[in-house]
Amino acid sequence: MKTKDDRLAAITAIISSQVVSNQDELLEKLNLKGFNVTQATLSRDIKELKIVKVHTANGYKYQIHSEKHLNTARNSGILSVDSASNLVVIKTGPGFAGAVASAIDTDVACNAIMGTIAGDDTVLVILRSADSLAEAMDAISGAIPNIKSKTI
Amino acid sequence: MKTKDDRLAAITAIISSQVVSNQDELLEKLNLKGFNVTQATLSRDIKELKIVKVHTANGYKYQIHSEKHLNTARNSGILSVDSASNLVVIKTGPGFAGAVASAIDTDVACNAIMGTIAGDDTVLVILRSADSLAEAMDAISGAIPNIKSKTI
DNA sequence: ACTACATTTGAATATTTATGCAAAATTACA
DNA sequence: TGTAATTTTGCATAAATATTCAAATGTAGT
Repeated sequence: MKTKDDRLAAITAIISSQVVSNQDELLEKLNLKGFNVTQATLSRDIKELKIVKVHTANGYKYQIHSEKHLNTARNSGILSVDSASNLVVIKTGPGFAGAVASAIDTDVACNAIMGTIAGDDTVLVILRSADSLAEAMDAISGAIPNIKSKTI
Repeated sequence: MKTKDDRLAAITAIISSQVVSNQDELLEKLNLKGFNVTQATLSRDIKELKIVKVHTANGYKYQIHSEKHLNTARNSGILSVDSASNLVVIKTGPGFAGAVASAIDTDVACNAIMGTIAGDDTVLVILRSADSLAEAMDAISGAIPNIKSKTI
Protein backbone atom coordinates (compact mmCIF):
# COMPACT_ATOMS: atom_id res chain seq x y z
CA MET A 1 0.00 0.00 0.00
CA LYS A 2 1.41 3.36 -1.06
CA THR A 3 1.11 6.00 1.60
CA LYS A 4 1.05 9.73 1.31
CA ASP A 5 4.62 9.85 2.59
CA ASP A 6 5.68 7.51 -0.18
CA ARG A 7 4.13 9.89 -2.65
CA LEU A 8 5.84 12.91 -1.13
CA ALA A 9 9.17 11.09 -1.28
CA ALA A 10 8.53 10.16 -4.90
CA ILE A 11 7.74 13.76 -5.74
CA THR A 12 10.95 14.92 -4.10
CA ALA A 13 12.95 12.35 -6.03
CA ILE A 14 11.36 13.25 -9.33
CA ILE A 15 11.76 16.98 -8.86
CA SER A 16 15.40 16.67 -7.87
CA SER A 17 16.40 14.53 -10.80
CA GLN A 18 14.21 15.65 -13.67
CA VAL A 19 12.85 18.82 -15.16
CA VAL A 20 9.14 19.10 -14.43
CA SER A 21 7.42 22.22 -15.62
CA ASN A 22 3.85 21.83 -14.46
CA GLN A 23 1.64 19.73 -12.25
CA ASP A 24 0.12 17.70 -15.06
CA GLU A 25 3.59 16.63 -16.08
CA LEU A 26 4.32 15.61 -12.51
CA LEU A 27 1.03 13.74 -12.48
CA GLU A 28 2.12 11.64 -15.46
CA LYS A 29 5.46 10.79 -13.92
CA LEU A 30 3.74 9.74 -10.71
CA ASN A 31 1.26 7.62 -12.61
CA LEU A 32 4.16 5.73 -14.16
CA LYS A 33 5.35 4.92 -10.66
CA GLY A 34 1.92 3.73 -9.62
CA PHE A 35 0.69 6.77 -7.74
CA ASN A 36 -2.81 7.71 -8.83
CA VAL A 37 -3.98 11.03 -7.55
CA THR A 38 -5.43 14.21 -8.98
CA GLN A 39 -3.92 17.59 -9.70
CA ALA A 40 -5.63 18.99 -6.61
CA THR A 41 -3.66 16.64 -4.42
CA LEU A 42 -0.41 17.54 -6.14
CA SER A 43 -1.11 21.20 -5.55
CA ARG A 44 -1.39 20.40 -1.83
CA ASP A 45 1.70 18.20 -1.85
CA ILE A 46 3.73 20.89 -3.53
CA LYS A 47 2.63 23.37 -0.95
CA GLU A 48 3.51 20.98 1.87
CA LEU A 49 6.94 20.26 0.43
CA LYS A 50 7.50 23.97 -0.19
CA ILE A 51 8.41 23.26 -3.76
CA VAL A 52 8.69 26.37 -5.91
CA LYS A 53 8.28 26.93 -9.60
CA VAL A 54 11.25 28.83 -10.96
CA HIS A 55 11.88 30.61 -14.24
CA THR A 56 14.86 29.31 -16.18
CA ALA A 57 16.44 30.37 -19.43
CA ASN A 58 14.35 27.78 -21.25
CA GLY A 59 11.05 27.53 -19.43
CA TYR A 60 9.73 26.73 -15.99
CA LYS A 61 10.70 24.05 -13.58
CA TYR A 62 9.85 22.98 -10.07
CA GLN A 63 12.62 23.05 -7.53
CA ILE A 64 12.94 21.91 -3.94
CA HIS A 65 13.10 24.98 -1.72
CA SER A 66 16.58 25.04 -0.18
CA GLU A 67 15.48 24.86 3.45
CA LYS A 68 13.28 21.88 2.82
CA HIS A 69 16.16 20.47 0.86
CA LEU A 70 18.18 20.52 4.03
CA ASN A 71 15.49 18.82 6.08
CA THR A 72 15.08 16.06 3.58
CA ALA A 73 18.81 15.64 3.51
CA ARG A 74 18.89 15.23 7.27
CA ASN A 75 16.77 12.14 7.00
CA SER A 76 18.38 10.22 4.21
CA GLY A 77 20.86 12.41 2.45
CA ILE A 78 19.77 10.90 -0.81
CA LEU A 79 17.16 12.59 -2.96
CA SER A 80 17.34 10.57 -6.15
CA VAL A 81 19.35 8.05 -8.10
CA ASP A 82 19.60 8.02 -11.84
CA SER A 83 21.79 6.27 -14.37
CA ALA A 84 22.95 6.37 -17.97
CA SER A 85 25.31 3.98 -19.71
CA ASN A 86 28.12 3.32 -17.24
CA LEU A 87 27.41 6.20 -14.88
CA VAL A 88 25.17 6.51 -11.83
CA VAL A 89 24.24 9.97 -10.59
CA ILE A 90 23.05 10.32 -7.00
CA LYS A 91 21.54 13.62 -5.87
CA THR A 92 21.80 14.45 -2.19
CA GLY A 93 21.01 17.37 0.05
CA PRO A 94 23.62 20.18 -0.08
CA GLY A 95 26.89 19.09 1.41
CA PHE A 96 25.97 15.44 1.70
CA ALA A 97 27.55 14.12 -1.45
CA GLY A 98 30.92 13.51 0.18
CA ALA A 99 29.39 11.42 2.93
CA VAL A 100 27.40 9.32 0.50
CA ALA A 101 30.39 8.78 -1.79
CA SER A 102 32.50 7.84 1.18
CA ALA A 103 29.86 5.36 2.33
CA ILE A 104 29.85 3.75 -1.08
CA ASP A 105 33.65 3.62 -1.17
CA THR A 106 33.99 1.94 2.17
CA ASP A 107 30.83 -0.13 2.51
CA VAL A 108 30.31 -1.49 -0.96
CA ALA A 109 32.42 -4.32 -2.28
CA CYS A 110 31.78 -4.41 -6.00
CA ASN A 111 34.26 -4.80 -8.77
CA ALA A 112 31.87 -3.26 -11.22
CA ILE A 113 32.37 0.07 -9.46
CA MET A 114 35.53 1.78 -10.66
CA GLY A 115 35.21 4.72 -8.34
CA THR A 116 33.14 7.62 -7.08
CA ILE A 117 33.43 11.40 -7.35
CA ALA A 118 31.53 13.77 -5.10
CA GLY A 119 30.63 17.40 -5.62
CA ASP A 120 28.48 19.25 -3.11
CA ASP A 121 25.11 17.64 -3.72
CA THR A 122 25.89 15.16 -6.48
CA VAL A 123 27.75 11.87 -6.47
CA LEU A 124 29.00 10.25 -9.64
CA VAL A 125 29.61 6.53 -9.54
CA ILE A 126 31.65 5.24 -12.45
CA LEU A 127 31.11 1.65 -13.53
CA ARG A 128 33.32 -0.58 -15.64
CA SER A 129 30.61 -0.96 -18.19
CA ALA A 130 26.96 -0.27 -18.79
CA ASP A 131 26.31 -4.00 -18.41
CA SER A 132 27.27 -3.91 -14.76
CA LEU A 133 24.59 -1.41 -13.79
CA ALA A 134 22.24 -3.91 -12.17
CA GLU A 135 25.08 -5.55 -10.28
CA ALA A 136 26.35 -2.22 -8.99
CA MET A 137 22.91 -1.02 -7.99
CA ASP A 138 22.36 -4.21 -6.03
CA ALA A 139 25.64 -3.78 -4.22
CA ILE A 140 24.88 -0.15 -3.39
CA SER A 141 21.36 -0.98 -2.25
CA GLY A 142 22.78 -3.52 0.15
CA ALA A 143 24.84 -0.88 1.88
CA ILE A 144 22.27 1.93 1.67
CA PRO A 145 18.92 0.15 2.04
CA ASN A 146 16.40 2.81 1.14
CA ILE A 147 18.30 3.91 -1.91
CA LYS A 148 16.30 1.51 -4.04
CA SER A 149 13.04 3.30 -3.47
CA LYS A 150 14.60 6.51 -4.74
CA THR A 151 15.68 4.96 -7.99
CA ILE A 152 14.14 6.42 -11.06
CA MET B 1 8.51 59.73 -17.84
CA LYS B 2 8.53 56.37 -16.16
CA THR B 3 10.39 53.73 -18.09
CA LYS B 4 10.12 49.99 -17.99
CA ASP B 5 13.34 49.87 -16.01
CA ASP B 6 11.84 52.19 -13.43
CA ARG B 7 8.95 49.80 -13.11
CA LEU B 8 11.21 46.78 -12.74
CA ALA B 9 13.15 48.59 -10.05
CA ALA B 10 9.92 49.51 -8.29
CA ILE B 11 8.76 45.89 -8.38
CA THR B 12 12.03 44.74 -6.91
CA ALA B 13 11.79 47.33 -4.17
CA ILE B 14 8.21 46.45 -3.34
CA ILE B 15 8.60 42.74 -3.10
CA SER B 16 11.80 42.91 -1.16
CA SER B 17 10.23 45.11 1.50
CA GLN B 18 6.62 43.96 1.63
CA VAL B 19 4.62 40.78 1.47
CA VAL B 20 2.93 40.53 -1.89
CA SER B 21 0.92 37.39 -2.51
CA ASN B 22 -0.37 37.78 -6.02
CA GLN B 23 -0.02 39.90 -9.10
CA ASP B 24 -3.18 41.89 -8.54
CA GLU B 25 -1.84 42.96 -5.17
CA LEU B 26 1.41 44.00 -6.82
CA LEU B 27 -0.64 45.88 -9.39
CA GLU B 28 -2.30 47.97 -6.67
CA LYS B 29 0.97 48.83 -5.03
CA LEU B 30 2.41 49.88 -8.36
CA ASN B 31 -0.64 52.02 -9.09
CA LEU B 32 -0.04 53.89 -5.85
CA LYS B 33 3.44 54.69 -7.09
CA GLY B 34 2.12 55.90 -10.41
CA PHE B 35 2.81 52.90 -12.57
CA ASN B 36 -0.21 51.96 -14.65
CA VAL B 37 0.09 48.64 -16.37
CA THR B 38 -1.91 45.45 -16.61
CA GLN B 39 -1.51 42.05 -14.98
CA ALA B 40 -0.16 40.66 -18.25
CA THR B 41 2.75 43.04 -18.08
CA LEU B 42 3.45 42.14 -14.48
CA SER B 43 3.50 38.48 -15.38
CA ARG B 44 6.19 39.26 -17.93
CA ASP B 45 8.09 41.48 -15.53
CA ILE B 46 8.10 38.79 -12.88
CA LYS B 47 9.44 36.32 -15.38
CA GLU B 48 12.15 38.71 -16.46
CA LEU B 49 13.18 39.42 -12.88
CA LYS B 50 13.12 35.72 -12.06
CA ILE B 51 10.87 36.39 -9.12
CA VAL B 52 9.40 33.28 -7.54
CA LYS B 53 6.25 32.72 -5.55
CA VAL B 54 7.06 30.86 -2.35
CA HIS B 55 4.86 29.15 0.21
CA THR B 56 5.01 30.59 3.71
CA ALA B 57 3.34 29.56 6.94
CA ASN B 58 0.52 31.98 6.27
CA GLY B 59 0.11 32.17 2.54
CA TYR B 60 2.13 32.95 -0.52
CA LYS B 61 4.62 35.65 -1.24
CA TYR B 62 6.87 36.72 -4.05
CA GLN B 63 10.59 36.63 -3.53
CA ILE B 64 13.61 37.67 -5.57
CA HIS B 65 15.40 34.62 -6.88
CA SER B 66 19.08 35.00 -6.10
CA GLU B 67 20.92 35.86 -9.27
CA LYS B 68 24.27 35.28 -7.69
CA HIS B 69 24.83 32.03 -9.49
CA LEU B 70 24.23 33.31 -12.95
CA ASN B 71 26.26 36.45 -12.54
CA THR B 72 29.13 34.58 -11.04
CA ALA B 73 29.00 32.08 -13.84
CA ARG B 74 28.99 34.85 -16.42
CA ASN B 75 32.06 36.48 -14.98
CA SER B 76 33.83 33.33 -14.05
CA GLY B 77 35.99 33.11 -17.07
CA ILE B 78 34.90 29.86 -18.54
CA LEU B 79 38.06 28.81 -20.30
CA SER B 80 36.92 25.93 -22.41
CA VAL B 81 34.15 23.48 -23.07
CA ASP B 82 34.80 20.00 -24.36
CA SER B 83 32.78 16.84 -24.66
CA ALA B 84 33.07 13.12 -25.14
CA SER B 85 30.16 10.70 -25.48
CA ASN B 86 27.75 11.71 -22.72
CA LEU B 87 30.09 13.93 -20.74
CA VAL B 88 30.81 17.65 -21.01
CA VAL B 89 33.90 19.08 -19.33
CA ILE B 90 33.99 22.78 -18.58
CA LYS B 91 37.24 24.39 -17.47
CA THR B 92 36.98 27.55 -15.41
CA GLY B 93 39.25 29.88 -13.53
CA PRO B 94 40.52 28.51 -10.20
CA GLY B 95 37.75 28.19 -7.61
CA PHE B 96 34.93 28.98 -9.99
CA ALA B 97 33.81 25.51 -10.91
CA GLY B 98 31.30 25.30 -8.06
CA ALA B 99 29.61 28.52 -9.12
CA VAL B 100 29.31 27.39 -12.71
CA ALA B 101 27.96 23.98 -11.72
CA SER B 102 25.48 25.59 -9.39
CA ALA B 103 24.35 27.96 -12.13
CA ILE B 104 23.74 25.06 -14.44
CA ASP B 105 21.85 23.16 -11.75
CA THR B 106 19.49 25.94 -10.86
CA ASP B 107 19.11 27.99 -14.01
CA VAL B 108 18.87 25.40 -16.73
CA ALA B 109 15.78 23.31 -17.39
CA CYS B 110 16.97 20.36 -19.40
CA ASN B 111 16.13 16.72 -18.88
CA ALA B 112 19.13 15.68 -20.93
CA ILE B 113 21.32 16.82 -18.05
CA MET B 114 21.50 14.23 -15.28
CA GLY B 115 23.71 16.24 -12.99
CA THR B 116 26.90 18.21 -12.54
CA ILE B 117 29.95 17.74 -10.39
CA ALA B 118 32.47 20.46 -9.69
CA GLY B 119 36.05 20.31 -8.62
CA ASP B 120 38.07 23.50 -8.23
CA ASP B 121 38.42 24.57 -11.84
CA THR B 122 36.60 21.80 -13.68
CA VAL B 123 32.93 21.04 -14.04
CA LEU B 124 31.68 17.72 -15.29
CA VAL B 125 28.19 17.70 -16.78
CA ILE B 126 26.66 14.27 -17.11
CA LEU B 127 24.14 13.75 -19.89
CA ARG B 128 21.61 11.00 -20.33
CA SER B 129 23.14 10.04 -23.65
CA ALA B 130 25.67 11.16 -26.21
CA ASP B 131 22.75 12.00 -28.50
CA SER B 132 21.57 14.72 -26.18
CA LEU B 133 24.74 16.78 -26.44
CA ALA B 134 23.35 19.40 -28.79
CA GLU B 135 20.19 19.75 -26.75
CA ALA B 136 22.12 20.17 -23.51
CA MET B 137 24.53 22.68 -25.01
CA ASP B 138 21.60 24.73 -26.26
CA ALA B 139 20.04 24.76 -22.83
CA ILE B 140 23.29 25.76 -21.16
CA SER B 141 23.94 28.44 -23.75
CA GLY B 142 20.58 29.94 -22.95
CA ALA B 143 21.60 30.48 -19.36
CA ILE B 144 25.26 31.28 -19.95
CA PRO B 145 25.25 33.00 -23.34
CA ASN B 146 28.93 33.35 -24.07
CA ILE B 147 29.61 29.72 -23.32
CA LYS B 148 28.88 28.93 -26.94
CA SER B 149 31.91 30.78 -28.23
CA LYS B 150 34.09 28.71 -25.94
CA THR B 151 32.80 25.46 -27.29
CA ILE B 152 35.32 23.21 -28.98
C1' DA C 1 -17.16 -2.53 17.73
C1' DC C 2 -18.92 2.20 18.13
C1' DT C 3 -18.60 6.98 18.25
C1' DA C 4 -16.19 11.27 17.87
C1' DC C 5 -12.55 13.53 15.79
C1' DA C 6 -9.02 14.34 12.48
C1' DT C 7 -6.84 13.59 7.97
C1' DT C 8 -6.81 12.84 3.15
C1' DT C 9 -8.78 13.06 -1.22
C1' DG C 10 -11.58 14.07 -5.58
C1' DA C 11 -14.79 16.78 -8.19
C1' DA C 12 -15.97 21.02 -9.39
C1' DT C 13 -14.80 25.50 -9.53
C1' DA C 14 -12.57 29.86 -8.36
C1' DT C 15 -8.47 32.14 -8.65
C1' DT C 16 -4.24 33.19 -10.51
C1' DT C 17 -0.81 33.38 -14.04
C1' DA C 18 0.88 33.01 -18.85
C1' DT C 19 0.54 33.90 -23.72
C1' DG C 20 -1.05 34.70 -28.85
C1' DC C 21 -1.88 38.37 -31.34
C1' DA C 22 -2.30 43.01 -32.88
C1' DA C 23 -1.47 47.72 -31.89
C1' DA C 24 1.38 51.24 -30.05
C1' DA C 25 5.74 52.91 -28.76
C1' DT C 26 10.51 53.07 -29.21
C1' DT C 27 14.91 52.56 -31.52
C1' DA C 28 18.25 52.38 -35.45
C1' DC C 29 19.78 54.25 -39.22
C1' DA C 30 19.90 55.90 -44.05
C1' DT D 1 12.96 63.17 -41.05
C1' DG D 2 11.10 58.92 -42.75
C1' DT D 3 11.03 54.18 -42.67
C1' DA D 4 12.03 49.60 -41.21
C1' DA D 5 12.96 46.75 -37.38
C1' DT D 6 12.48 45.84 -32.59
C1' DT D 7 10.44 46.18 -28.19
C1' DT D 8 6.73 46.88 -25.15
C1' DT D 9 2.05 46.58 -23.96
C1' DG D 10 -3.06 45.59 -23.54
C1' DC D 11 -6.80 42.75 -24.52
C1' DA D 12 -8.76 38.55 -24.58
C1' DT D 13 -8.25 34.13 -23.43
C1' DA D 14 -5.79 29.89 -22.53
C1' DA D 15 -3.35 27.43 -19.22
C1' DA D 16 -2.07 26.41 -14.72
C1' DT D 17 -2.82 26.30 -9.86
C1' DA D 18 -5.44 26.74 -5.50
C1' DT D 19 -9.48 26.06 -2.76
C1' DT D 20 -14.25 24.86 -1.24
C1' DC D 21 -17.07 21.44 0.05
C1' DA D 22 -18.44 16.88 0.77
C1' DA D 23 -17.24 12.19 0.94
C1' DA D 24 -14.11 8.74 2.24
C1' DT D 25 -10.67 7.02 5.04
C1' DG D 26 -8.10 6.59 9.05
C1' DT D 27 -7.26 7.04 14.48
C1' DA D 28 -8.22 7.13 19.45
C1' DG D 29 -10.53 6.42 23.24
C1' DT D 30 -14.13 3.97 25.51
